[in-house]
Amino acid sequence: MGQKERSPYYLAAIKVIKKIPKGKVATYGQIARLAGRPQAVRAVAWFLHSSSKKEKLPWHRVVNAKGEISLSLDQGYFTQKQLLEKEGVHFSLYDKIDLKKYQWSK
DNA sequence: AACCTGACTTCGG
DNA sequence: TCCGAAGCCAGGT
Repeated sequence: MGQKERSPYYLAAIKVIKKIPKGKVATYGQIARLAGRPQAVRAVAWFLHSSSKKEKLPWHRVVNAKGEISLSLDQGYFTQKQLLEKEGVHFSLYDKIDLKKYQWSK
């Protein structure tokens, strides 16, 4: 019984993130919308940051609205880029992802 | 209990 | 088209 209670929104967001298929990416706004709270993008970012490890989330498949990696260079930037390239996601110059091509459409 | 921060998005100038 | 500011949510201090 040591389980900590989590909000329905947390659970919904996690569930959505886990559904992102390999080789595709989703934006924070997209996840927030699918989870039922379109304006809670910052919460989604927090969930991802705090629980990606224990929930075993495909965190690297989440990028910002511009199709860029949101991490700074001294954080997981390269790790995320490598993971995505390994799944076949192509980065253009300036490390941008073509969302029209790679964004997950439900 | 109040204030701050964060792996963001959107709108206005 | 680019940049600054506001808005929103949850957890940490």
